[in-house]
Amino acid sequence: MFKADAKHVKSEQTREEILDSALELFRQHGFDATTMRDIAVTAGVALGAAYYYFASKDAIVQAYYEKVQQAHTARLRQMKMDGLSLRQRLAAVFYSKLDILENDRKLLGAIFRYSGEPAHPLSCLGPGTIVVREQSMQVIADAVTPEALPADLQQLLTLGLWALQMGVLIYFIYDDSPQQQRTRRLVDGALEITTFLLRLARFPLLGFARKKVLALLDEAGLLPQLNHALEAHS
Amino acid sequence: MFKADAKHVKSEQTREEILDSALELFRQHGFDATTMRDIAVTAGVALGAAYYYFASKDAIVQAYYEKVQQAHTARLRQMKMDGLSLRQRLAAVFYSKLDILENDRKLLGAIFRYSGEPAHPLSCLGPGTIVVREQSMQVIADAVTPEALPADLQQLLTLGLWALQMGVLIYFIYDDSPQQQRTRRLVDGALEITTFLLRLARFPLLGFARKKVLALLDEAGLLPQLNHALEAHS
DNA sequence: TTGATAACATGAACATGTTCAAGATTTTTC
DNA sequence: GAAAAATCTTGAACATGTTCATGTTATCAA
Repeated sequence: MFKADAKHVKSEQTREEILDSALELFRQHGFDATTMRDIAVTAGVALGAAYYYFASKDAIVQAYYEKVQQAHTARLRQMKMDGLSLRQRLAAVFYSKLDILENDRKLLGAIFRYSGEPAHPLSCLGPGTIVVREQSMQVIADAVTPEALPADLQQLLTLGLWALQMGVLIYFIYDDSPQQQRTRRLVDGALEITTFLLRLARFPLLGFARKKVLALLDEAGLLPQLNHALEAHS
Repeated sequence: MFKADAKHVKSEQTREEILDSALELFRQHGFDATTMRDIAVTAGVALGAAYYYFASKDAIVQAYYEKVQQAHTARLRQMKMDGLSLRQRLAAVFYSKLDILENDRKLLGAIFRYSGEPAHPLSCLGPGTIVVREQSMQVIADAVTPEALPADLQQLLTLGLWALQMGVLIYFIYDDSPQQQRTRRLVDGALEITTFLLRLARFPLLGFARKKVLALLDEAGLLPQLNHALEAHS
């Protein structure tokens, strides 16, 4: 029992060693300039070992992003959101994600590399990455829930914000302003507009439009099972 | 003069030969399963020649996409749009693009491969692909222009529709319904909602919101020089 | 303890995208 | 028409992601 754990721990340590070495090298010399051999040497293992723990070079970046998502979830959990407005809560969500990713913008490119290849296990929109995607949505849903919106609006808003976050990340990667201030301002503006539109959308008069949008997304299969996720989480 | 042209033509023919061979092989065996050596052999040239005409394997797909965009532009130019509503014109734009790409959905993945790498010459959002991107926007702008919208709305709508088209293409890649009927329905629904929102946006009451959105996009540097493009075209 | 099984580790070998020095061909210059 | 320059062509060599047959070590049943 203990030995099994010890072994498990050692294995996990090796994996971490490889992951850390890889990230260090990626940050130092860039993703492309870092070879799997470099990573293996730095981690003190054989080339094959790297492939025992990670299916591919890209999978290392994916593992990094999963850690990022864990950190994001953790950071928001320990934040006191009481008394904050929806917009403030969402700003916290977006800003903290940017904070975590601040020094690794170049690594993010690998995350989107297979977005146009449904069958690839690392496609950021495919089934292979569903866990981290749902976790990412959950963070947003948690910030939206206190607003006690009608269920349909809540679903719509969460999905829209998740999409917005994806767009913001892309913008973030391309943003060469100092400290990526432009991305921050984009977030501010986008959230202002979002909350403004939300006020509009709550008008009963627009209930018809809401239904239309929701029906469209539903038919397109773009509505995730938010309810399930919410239940599983609470 | 003639000789120069003849030479130019021959060179162009070799390029076409390589491109056609590559596409044939891509369609037959898939992008990954096709090697540059296969392409060279099929085209009847040496491996190096393929690299003389195309900077990389991905660049071949980019060249294909440029041809697609040319075809899209041409197809719409020869369509009679008189008497059609904005929504009908936009439907023509979206549908014809899907028609052209119908049998090459798998190839499209390569187009998005570098979307997260600003420095890569094939980044679909980067400076290296600005020509095809502006051409793509121009097609949309041409469908919007007859509506004689206020300049700000026109800019906003064109940019939004271009983004929508990008999203539709992604959805298209993932759509495994027969003949990608779901994507067509998504286009229908999205255009219905777009025109509905457009009617809303024309309300003077919402001029303030429009200005907000436009200011945000402008500050983010996301507003292309549509005016220039329009002038250059007419 | 021992044999069997699973988990982990190794590095040579492979596949393939890409580069490049060298050569062939065509065009231009005089 | 000959030399020079530009254009095109070649395939060997390279770099590197990935695979895999072969170990090695740990776990566990008997």
